[in-house]
This record gives sequence, structure tokens and C-alpha cells, in this order.
Amino acid sequence: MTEERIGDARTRAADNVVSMYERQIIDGTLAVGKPLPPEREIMQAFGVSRTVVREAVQTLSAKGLVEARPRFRPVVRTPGYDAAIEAVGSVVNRLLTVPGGVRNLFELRIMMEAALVRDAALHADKNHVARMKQALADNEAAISDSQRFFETDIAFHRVLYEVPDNPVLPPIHQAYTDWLSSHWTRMPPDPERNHVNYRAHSRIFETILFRDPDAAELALRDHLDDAWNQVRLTFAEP
Amino acid sequence: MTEERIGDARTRAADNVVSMYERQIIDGTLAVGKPLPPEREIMQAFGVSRTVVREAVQTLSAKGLVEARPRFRPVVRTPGYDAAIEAVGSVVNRLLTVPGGVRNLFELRIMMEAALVRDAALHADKNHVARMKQALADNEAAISDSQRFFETDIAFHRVLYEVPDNPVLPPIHQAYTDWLSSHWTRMPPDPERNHVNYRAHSRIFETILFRDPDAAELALRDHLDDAWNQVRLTFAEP
DNA sequence: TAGTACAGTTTTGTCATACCAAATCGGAAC
DNA sequence: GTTCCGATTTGGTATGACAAAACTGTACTA
Repeated sequence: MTEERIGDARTRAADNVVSMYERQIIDGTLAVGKPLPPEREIMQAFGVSRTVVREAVQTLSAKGLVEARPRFRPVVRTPGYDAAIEAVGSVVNRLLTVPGGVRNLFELRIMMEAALVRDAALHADKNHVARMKQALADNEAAISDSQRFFETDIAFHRVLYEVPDNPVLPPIHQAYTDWLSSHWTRMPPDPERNHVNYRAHSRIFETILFRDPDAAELALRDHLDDAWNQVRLTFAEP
Repeated sequence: MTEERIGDARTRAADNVVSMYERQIIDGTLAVGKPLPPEREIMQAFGVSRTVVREAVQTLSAKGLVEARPRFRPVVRTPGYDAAIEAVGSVVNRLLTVPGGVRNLFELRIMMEAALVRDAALHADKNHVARMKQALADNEAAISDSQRFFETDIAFHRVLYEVPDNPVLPPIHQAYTDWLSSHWTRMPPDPERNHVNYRAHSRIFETILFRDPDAAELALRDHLDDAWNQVRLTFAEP
């Protein structure tokens, strides 16, 4: 939480307005989907100019608390983990440009998915297994179509994020793919490589079926390390 | 990336200004620490009113690309993983208020730290071990002082996030503790519980020394599950 | 010469006002 | 009840103004 500005920074007039509505939104006084009052009304309520009101609204929007489409009344946004992901978007995009940025993020993903396959090997139920099987079949069917292979690849990994039944995880998967896809799609299509990746997916699936977390983690790390070696060539880092 | 608004949303005049400086910041034309031009200069450069310029600057600030202290020129911010964490702050805070929100986040933390202790058991070097040992000693020394115990507790866990040498991880640890600390500090001080937690830390440390990832994960899960049972009572969820 | 104090100049934060175009609302017509 | 249309409201942008704070260069002091 960094609500208080550090050091010598004075307060802005908009801060009052922001924190007021922030509270109202969090405690539910302003229900989800409800629009904020008209700007001119807020002006009078707080005794500030419209400039300040608009600044406050924009801040609320940037914080992800309200959705402010141009020309429309800002409405209270439904709290969701994807809103959080969206909020970090541009910062992460910048991080990806610093040396080692992509590598660090990918490393984090490897660590996370390693944990996920372990979890899947231990706790995946029939339902999850069925979905993985389906995703795997789709993946195989798309080997010759690199575009579709890319999509089914993502879909296969997504199942892993759904096993623990924690609503935080799917948006994280979404974020990973969003952020890293630009590097992936930079690679030229290559059915041969698709085939290798499909085999890797297949092996992961088997280890989960066998309920072998160690083998699952190993298979996944092999797969993602390999993927990294494929994709690292698309940018200039050592 | 969610740069394009969906549906029928027209474009804002400020978007041009934002994306221009966004690009300049990312490709380094505007170096870190450099201030943006004066607002009036930007006005003329883009042929827009100051209203729009100020809106654009605020957006850049909200995105974490520049730091805009009131009354000072906005300066290009140094790219860091903590900026990303900061950007999600308010959204996460709201998520913590929805049913199951705290649980979901804590669950994610458990999963992550489980992966981290496994990694530590396999790859921690002498240096890491020494730091963990020190953190553990501090932790023990603070058993009777709940405030300090809380701090040394955090410090012990932080070492786990430092082992993989990935700069993304420490800010994540920081974020976890920031977000969850309000629940932790709500519990009344209890040296007895401190002692239990210290023993748990101690056990985790031993399993890492023994290079036993399975035992390490188990010890950590026991510890955090226990912590969850302690802290869950501080709020009303079932 | 280096450092400091001061006065003049920018620059930002905020306000007030105005105008257009788009969204919304209310009622008429079907 | 639904559709359509005009009046009204409201958001997006521009302009101008002003106080207070930050900045700049200069003169003064050590």
C-alpha cells in the first residue's frame, strides 16, 4: 500500500475526492455497475472545480476501481483478478525491455508451472484430466497449423492453472501469455518444432496420469527450458 | 496488453500524447531520471490544450512510467518490479475485501513458497544458508517481543525469495507481506504462538540443510497452513 | 573563487467559463 | 408496449487567469 506520498510532496486537491469514492466503492456504498454521479454534482459536493473532479475520476479509473469509457459515466467495476493484471500491463511491458526482463519473467513462469504440474499430479480429478486430454488432442490436431497450434498450446497450459481452483491463477496465465506472446509469435512457423512441443505436452500429461509429481516437474521443466532456448534467439540478449 | 479499448469507445485526445511519450520512455529517448518537457511546450508540440496535456501526464504517472510529485516536473521512473507491484495495489486491496479474497491470495503464496523451499533445498548455496541461519537466530531472539518477531518472521521468509536470484521475486514477497500484514497484526500478541512459529521456521531450515525438497515442502505447508488457521479467525469468512 | 542570498521568471495546481458533440431522457406517434 | 424524435444533460476539450511553489541567474559575501 502506498497511499501516503513520501517526502515533501504536498497533497493534491483530487486526493480527497479519490479516497472518498475509493472508500465508498470498497465498502459497497457504491455497488458494482453503478455509475458515479455527474461531474458537476461532484464539483458541488466537494467544492472543487471540474478540473479536479476529472483528475480524480481518472485516478480511480487508473486504479481499476471504475471503468471510464469516454463519453460515458464511469461505472464501478466488478472486482476481478484480471483488473489487477491489466493495471500492471504497461509497467511490465517496460520491464520486458530491460536486459534480462523477459528471462526473469519466463523464469517465474517456469517456477510457477512446475508447482502447478506437481499439484496437478497430486490432485487433478477426472474432470481436469478429461479437459487436459481434450486440450492435448486439439494440440495434436493442430501440429500442421502453427497459428492454431499456438492457441491450443496456450489452452493446454491453461488447464494447469485451473486445477487448483483458485481464481487468481487463470488471470495470471492470461497475463503470461499476453506478455510473452509477442516474442513467441516472432518465431517463424515450424511444424517440426510443433511436433516436438506436442510430444512434450503429451509427456507432461502422462506423468500427471501416473500421479508422479517429480516426473511431472521434470517433464515440464524440460519443455519450458526447451521453449526458452527456442525463443531466446528472437532477441538480442546473451 | 490492453491498449485498445473494446467496443464503441472513441479515442481520447490524450491518448496520442500518452503513447508518444510511452514509446520515447521505452526506447530510451527519454532517459531515466529525465523530466518531461513543460506542459506548455507539450501543448504546442501536439496542438492540444493544457487540459489534455495534464490528463496525459497523469495517465503516464498512473501507469508507473513517470513519477509525478505535485509541483515538480514529472521525471521518468526507473523501471523496477516494485513499480509493477505498486500499480496493482489498490485493485488487490479491493480484492481482499471480496469473499475468499484473502484466502485465494494466501493460497497462492503457499503454492509459491512451497516451490521456493523446494528450490532452496536443491540450490541454496553457503551464502543463502548463512543468511537463513542468521534470520533464524534473529527470529528466535525475538520470540518474547511480538512486534520484532513479526519482522524477523518476514525476514526469514524473504530469504527464500532471494535464493533463485530472480529480481522479480523479492518485490512479490514485499507485496504479499504488505497486503496480508493488516490481517496478521490484527492478532493479539502471543509468545506461545511465536514459539510454535519459530520451531516451524527451524524445521524448514533443517530440511533445506538436508537437501530434502519433499520434506521442505511439507514443513512449509504445515507452517503456512497453521498460520492460516491462526489468522482466519480474525475475519468473518467461513 | 566558491558559496549563498535574493529577486525575477517559469511552471504547476486550481479555478471559472464556454462550446460542441454525444449520451440520455421524456414524451409523442404508432 | 414499442419506436422515434427532439430537448436536455453530460462528458471532452479549449481558453484564460491567478496564486504559490519551483527554478534561474545575478549580485553579494567570505
